[in-house]
Amino acid sequence: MAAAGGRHRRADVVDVALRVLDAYGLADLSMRRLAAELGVQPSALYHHFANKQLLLAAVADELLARGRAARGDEPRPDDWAERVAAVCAELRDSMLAYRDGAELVATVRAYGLGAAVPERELDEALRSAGLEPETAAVARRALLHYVFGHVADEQTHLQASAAGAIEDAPRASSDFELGLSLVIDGTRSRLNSAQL
Amino acid sequence: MAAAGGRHRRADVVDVALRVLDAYGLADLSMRRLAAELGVQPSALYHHFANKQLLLAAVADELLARGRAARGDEPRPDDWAERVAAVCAELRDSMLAYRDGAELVATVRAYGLGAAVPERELDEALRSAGLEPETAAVARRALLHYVFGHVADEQTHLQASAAGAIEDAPRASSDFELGLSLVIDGTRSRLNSAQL
DNA sequence: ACCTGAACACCGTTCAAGT
DNA sequence: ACCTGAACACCGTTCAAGT
Repeated sequence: MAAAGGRHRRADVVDVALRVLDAYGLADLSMRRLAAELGVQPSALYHHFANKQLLLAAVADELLARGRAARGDEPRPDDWAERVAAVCAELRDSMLAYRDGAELVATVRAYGLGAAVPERELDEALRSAGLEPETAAVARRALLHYVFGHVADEQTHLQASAAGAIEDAPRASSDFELGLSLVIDGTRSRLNSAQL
Repeated sequence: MAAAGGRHRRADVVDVALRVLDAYGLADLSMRRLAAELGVQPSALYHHFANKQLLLAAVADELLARGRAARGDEPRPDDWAERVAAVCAELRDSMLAYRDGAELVATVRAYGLGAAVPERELDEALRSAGLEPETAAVARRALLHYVFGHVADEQTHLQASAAGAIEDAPRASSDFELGLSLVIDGTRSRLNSAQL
């Protein structure tokens, strides 16, 4: 699988990086380890990416693209609130599909280097509800902070219980929807008071 | 200030760690740099803390304790929603007082090693509103994800504009309250539907 | 109780050079 | 276009030993 000694293209590097991420976690996704897994010297990676941050941005974008592809061609709901919930659920599923996915995407987004697609989709849904651009931006940020924080917590607990320890209350998947509906309901109340 | 060559107590180490954090950021708060700043060998730190995670937990707890002390003896509001807002505002102010404060506290909380005080205060306020324990827990997590995410973003942008670059829209402090009120309003709606 | 000195097994990145 | 080899300036942690 390591294809020791071959030459690679950007897409190969990203693909192997996602496998290393899923197998060993973000902390062990080092340039040196990734190079070893590719059968190549660490310095070879700098032919494909100027630095590690840009590599991680490409990995995060690929992770999100795969999550989007996994959804298939199901269209987004018409209702803005359902559309917001669907975008957040797809983002969560995408990140849950790879170990430390939430930490990766949140880090990349903090750098401002990628992972911009869910942002745009949320903005569209919130504006379609009739929110002012500034209010939509506030709601969008609150939603994303919630999703990243919640899924990062989920993955931390997944790792902790996978590494043995105590199986402390598996935390149902409905927990995600409950917290999300809090933020959506708060956003809806903002909408009503502006329209009446 | 480095008191080169002296012997130290836990509290000295934590104090200098907070100064290193504020001056150079979390990424540069290494055991080796901290030791150098204390005028001591890196291995000496392991007399005071078993590992870096536990050191960071102590630093985060001290940061929060100082934020609480800065508030003085102003009592919490009686109204639950105002109390929630006050706890979140104090948490934000505490973290904003040190560079990368939000990243530090969020990391420590993810390890489950400290920073538990704001959690308890939020839980108390939400239960006093009449929420079921499970609903209170969902709201508490949503609130904390929002606060950590928002303040981490604020500090990222503070660093970016401090390091020069463009002064892209200073992002008013009221932005924090706006997003927070979204989550609080969502929580309140949950309360009404349960009580009527 | 608090620290030194030396070591182990790592990092990200640069750069001249090779094919 | 893609990679090697060697180096630079770092990491966290352990451990025997010193005072």
